[in-house]
Amino acid sequence: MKKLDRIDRHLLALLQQDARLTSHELAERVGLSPSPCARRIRRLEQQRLIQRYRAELDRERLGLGMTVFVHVKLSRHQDALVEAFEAAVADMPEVIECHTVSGAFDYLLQIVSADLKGYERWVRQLQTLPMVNTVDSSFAIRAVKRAGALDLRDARPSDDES
Amino acid sequence: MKKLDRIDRHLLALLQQDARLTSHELAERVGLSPSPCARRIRRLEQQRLIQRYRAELDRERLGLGMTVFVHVKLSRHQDALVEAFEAAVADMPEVIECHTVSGAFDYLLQIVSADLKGYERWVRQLQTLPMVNTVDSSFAIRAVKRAGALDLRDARPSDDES
DNA sequence: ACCCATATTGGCAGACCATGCCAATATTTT
DNA sequence: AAAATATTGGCATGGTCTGCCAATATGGGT
Repeated sequence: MKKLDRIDRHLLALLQQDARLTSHELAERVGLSPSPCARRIRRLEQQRLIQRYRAELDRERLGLGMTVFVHVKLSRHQDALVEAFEAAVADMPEVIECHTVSGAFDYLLQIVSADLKGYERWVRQLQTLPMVNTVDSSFAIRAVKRAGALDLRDARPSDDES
Repeated sequence: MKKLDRIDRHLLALLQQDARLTSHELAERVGLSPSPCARRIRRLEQQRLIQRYRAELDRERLGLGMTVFVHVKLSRHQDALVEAFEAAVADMPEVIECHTVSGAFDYLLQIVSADLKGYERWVRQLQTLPMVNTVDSSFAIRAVKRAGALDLRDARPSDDES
């Protein structure tokens, strides 16, 4: 697999900020002509370094201004229960993000809902899962930085298949 | 401001998953013809319900597989210091997300770096800020769900200006 | 129930952008 | 230095978007 050069990194950085830039605009900014520029982008897509393109919506304007970070501990850690928990969580549309984490808790989740009522509905639903032990809610008061772009300075593609 | 109808919600949901769908493809899926479809999308953009379009990169493949959740407490909460902290954090490219939160800590941050060494560099940098009291790191072991789409069932646009 | 005002729709023409090839240039290897 | 390889830049083609039009659907008022 090829190493990323300065231009590839530049393209990724630009597309991270605005996926609607045309090949011509991108070409100007990185100092290339549109053709090789489009080609490099196609390669980045095929290498899956670019996963997908998506529209980013405004939560506040959509009336989905409530963000909650939830720490969860399970009571039993048998494989089947862990998998059931993760599958259930992945299927809940209110769950924007979920990671297993080190430390005092097993999972950290980010929940988005319209209001407290919606959040309570979700928590109730979560509590019905039998392997859930503790649920610790921390409400987001204000977003200082949201959906920041990845810092590509240290990025080096791992050699996977195509 | 107009209320969102079923088609608007459907369009937002589709574009959240794939911003590269053409007007024609979108039109088919929502049961409309391309023209009004494109028009509705333009309106959603002008209303800023669609904030922007961005390319989503693959952290693992880029060699940026380390995600850390960091709880921060400040020692002094004078306005100037709080603002200085937030400005500093917003300017750090390793910081993907930062929220003020309720509970035992003041801030919850998501950090992405290539490896532990990169993370340590960032923590050191953070510790140089004089108003920082405690820094509590929780390493992400595995992502169960990442960048989930917003659930639009309860979405109702807040009446802002255009 | 009717009619009018408004908003939305569907299709078409022109401009824009992306894709696939070509020869030409730069880079690397032997 | 010479050959092989990879990358570049430009052009023609095809697809997509944009701005208008008349036609249809929607909603309000009498």
